[in-house]
Amino acid sequence: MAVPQSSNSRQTMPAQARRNQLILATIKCISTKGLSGTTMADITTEAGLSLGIVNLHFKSKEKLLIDTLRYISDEYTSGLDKIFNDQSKTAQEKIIAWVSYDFSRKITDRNKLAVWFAFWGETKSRPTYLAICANYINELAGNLTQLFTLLKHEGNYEQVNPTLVCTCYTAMADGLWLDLLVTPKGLTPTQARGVTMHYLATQFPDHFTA
Amino acid sequence: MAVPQSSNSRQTMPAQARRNQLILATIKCISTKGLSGTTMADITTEAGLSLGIVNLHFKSKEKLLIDTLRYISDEYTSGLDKIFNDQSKTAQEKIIAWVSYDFSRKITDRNKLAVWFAFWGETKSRPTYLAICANYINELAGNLTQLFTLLKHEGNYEQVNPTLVCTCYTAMADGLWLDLLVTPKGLTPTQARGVTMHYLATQFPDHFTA
DNA sequence: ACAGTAAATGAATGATCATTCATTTACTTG
DNA sequence: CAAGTAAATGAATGATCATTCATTTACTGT
Repeated sequence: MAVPQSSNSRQTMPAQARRNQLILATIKCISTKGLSGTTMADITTEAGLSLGIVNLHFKSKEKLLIDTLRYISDEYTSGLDKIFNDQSKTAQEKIIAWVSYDFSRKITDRNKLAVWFAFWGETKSRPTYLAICANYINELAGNLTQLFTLLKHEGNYEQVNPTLVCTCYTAMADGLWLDLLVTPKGLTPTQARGVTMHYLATQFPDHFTA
Repeated sequence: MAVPQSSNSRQTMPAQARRNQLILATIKCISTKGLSGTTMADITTEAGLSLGIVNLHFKSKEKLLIDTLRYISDEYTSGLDKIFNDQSKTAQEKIIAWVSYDFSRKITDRNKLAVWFAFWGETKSRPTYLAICANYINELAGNLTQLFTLLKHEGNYEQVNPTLVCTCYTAMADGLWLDLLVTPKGLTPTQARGVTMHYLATQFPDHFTA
């Protein structure tokens, strides 16, 4: 990791910065070695630090993993919250910004996608992982449904079911992220974004184009 | 696992039957303990057999895991191939059968879904896992696209893009499966099927209803 | 019924890995 | 600058786990 190296052989940093550094190293390791293949030695080597550092800043490996999930989860949620609460945007603009965000470089980074799906794959056996995401999942679904409801009334789309559209969009995004992760030679993020816009255009033809 | 217990304390079975028994035990273990949490002892205990049995029938744990992925992958593919090659069905009927199959009990079994996503989560770091699925993924996408193309011409749906519809449907199915796995209290399989039918109805309104 | 073969067992082995903690190094404050 | 505190190190420890293989048990054919 790119840490400014001082002339001293041993570095000292405020605890919070070290924690972030270790979380970033963990993301990289999970991406390249898998969740089950990532060892403490891998993480600390990736971070350029000593073996004992993880138990100093996190109490255990498990806690580091949980904080890593929380990190990418918070990052994702806060980006969408910013869009949702932006007073200067119309509902239509917010939806477009939401979709663009979902398929932006920051979110479709394969290292982060690998972390997401590594944790989803363990969710059934580790309820803790799900608990971290459960709240934000419901909040985001509520917000997106609200935007679709607004657009429905603005555009007199009598037949549109906002809850259904939200479910459908969310599932599609999840599936497209999986696709971006496992077959990077297939769709590009921009094309994936196009797929979802194609769907939204079927629901709100006066507001979106495929 | 429910194995008919003979009066003898020690059982003997043809190799192929034992292999299947061990694969089923592996599916159960991955579902309840996660991929990283599943040990040889877990698997053999679940199967009611001794510790050494895995290395007798598979050469290693890794080979057992790979054969487990191949097992559920083959099971899924063969079901869809049967539908696709059924001469008695029209394109419309095949698509309906395809969707029904995707959200049938057999496929939405949470134990199997857990195995799917456990492996997807490790795909980036273990190319072997992807290699097992790569062939069938392309074949199925080709078949489904073909069905959409047939329906497009049958129904004079000038504006429909079959490749896009296939991508969109596939992503949606993946996302809905993830949903069925992680939030079983949310959508039911039947509701998930309804979501995809809603989408197909936007593309082929004369053939499908939401 | 006996010999020969295939299947199954599980204690022992050795490798891997998370965690600990005594020691060292760097920063801070008065 | 000296004493005290916080951060960092990495060798040692002990637990976990996949794999091995000598032994036991069951099946098959003659």
